[in-house]
Amino acid sequence: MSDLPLLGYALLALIDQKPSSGYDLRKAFAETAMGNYSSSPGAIYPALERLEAQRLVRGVVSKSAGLRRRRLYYLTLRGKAELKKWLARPLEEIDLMRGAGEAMLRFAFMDRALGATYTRVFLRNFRDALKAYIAGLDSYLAQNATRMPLPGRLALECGIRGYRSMYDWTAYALRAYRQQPTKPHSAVRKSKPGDSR
Amino acid sequence: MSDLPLLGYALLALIDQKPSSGYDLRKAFAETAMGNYSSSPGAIYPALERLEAQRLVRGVVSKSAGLRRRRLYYLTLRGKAELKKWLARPLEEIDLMRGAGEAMLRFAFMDRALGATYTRVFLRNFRDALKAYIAGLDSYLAQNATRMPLPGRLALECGIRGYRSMYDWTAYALRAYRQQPTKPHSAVRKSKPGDSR
DNA sequence: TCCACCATGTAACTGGTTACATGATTAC
DNA sequence: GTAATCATGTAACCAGTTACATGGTGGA
Repeated sequence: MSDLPLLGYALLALIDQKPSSGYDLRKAFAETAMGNYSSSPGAIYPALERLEAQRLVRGVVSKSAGLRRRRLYYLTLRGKAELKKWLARPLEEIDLMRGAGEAMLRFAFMDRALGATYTRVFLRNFRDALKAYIAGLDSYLAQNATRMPLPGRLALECGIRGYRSMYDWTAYALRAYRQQPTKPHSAVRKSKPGDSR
Repeated sequence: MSDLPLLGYALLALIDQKPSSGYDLRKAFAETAMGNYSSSPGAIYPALERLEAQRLVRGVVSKSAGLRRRRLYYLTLRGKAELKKWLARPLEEIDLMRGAGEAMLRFAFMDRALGATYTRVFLRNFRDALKAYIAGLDSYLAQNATRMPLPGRLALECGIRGYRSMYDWTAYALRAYRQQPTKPHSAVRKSKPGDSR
């Protein structure tokens, strides 16, 4: 069973936090600062169907409280496993090459599913990968700066600065995680049908 | 005639710099630090066909120099106009919401097609848009920080830091553009058949 | 001769976009 | 009653991905 599209993992992660309907998930994308994702019904509902076809989630209609019928999705054990597998993946250089969106998404949901200790390890790996990647970009720049046109050089420098700011952020995030006591991680909590909303 | 996909504009901009074959363009994406774009033949060749169908580029086979036949693409007047229209578009907040990739792409090719003076204006607009956008993110963070889970808050802060580094970069880029004398801009130069490679 | 690279293309699949359709419930 | 919002879905379209196919050319 191969990779899911990013949206699929984002959905798994959100459903892991709380069993949700398609509408809930759309709101989550539209309202929170997770702006990156689609939130259009034409993306969410088919994606949920695909996840269900792969038995990563299961949707059950809930007619509670006089509302219109909503189909609440729950993670299956397979789904939980798939989510963890994704979160626990080693961080490759390629995860940085087109921006660190996927890495950040993983970070955002990692604590809950894998615990603070693992998250700290991830942050350190992230920091090291960024350091290496920045070094590569720097040497590319040093070798080509003179023969590059000014706007191209500046655009590259903008990218490098962006990665540098992310590198600084990893240190900041690690500090925040050190201050925060390592509480027993919540991955133990199983979401069962019944704790609706 | 509506928007092209980003890849289309990237191709127009590269072809504007130098008439190129599909292979040249693939190399440009694969080798230079423009890593963001596809470079796969299944993306480039169909995209070129679409551009040609819209009469934005014209491909002519060139059998020069004993090499295998290559189809060199040139910008048409329509293509030149479309490129400029895209480059000259006002910068909206939405151009920042999912990362500034398109804005940076425009910047990278703007000088050549619209001149240094316009590029300076663009950079100032970019700076101001970033400032406003960062202010919005900051106030969102201030209002929600306490009720956000730690990883979510940190992820948002990472994003804010990234935009801030871009803001700093605009100042840096403007300085670079001020030092550089405003030479008569190269948009005058027309690429004609004959300066092949 | 054979390999590496130049160069172009095609086909099947995938998933996301926009736009539309539908209907239930709540608040005024 | 009617407007806003909750809630789910569908269809047509579009472009990008992977994988494959093909053949020319130059150098070992």
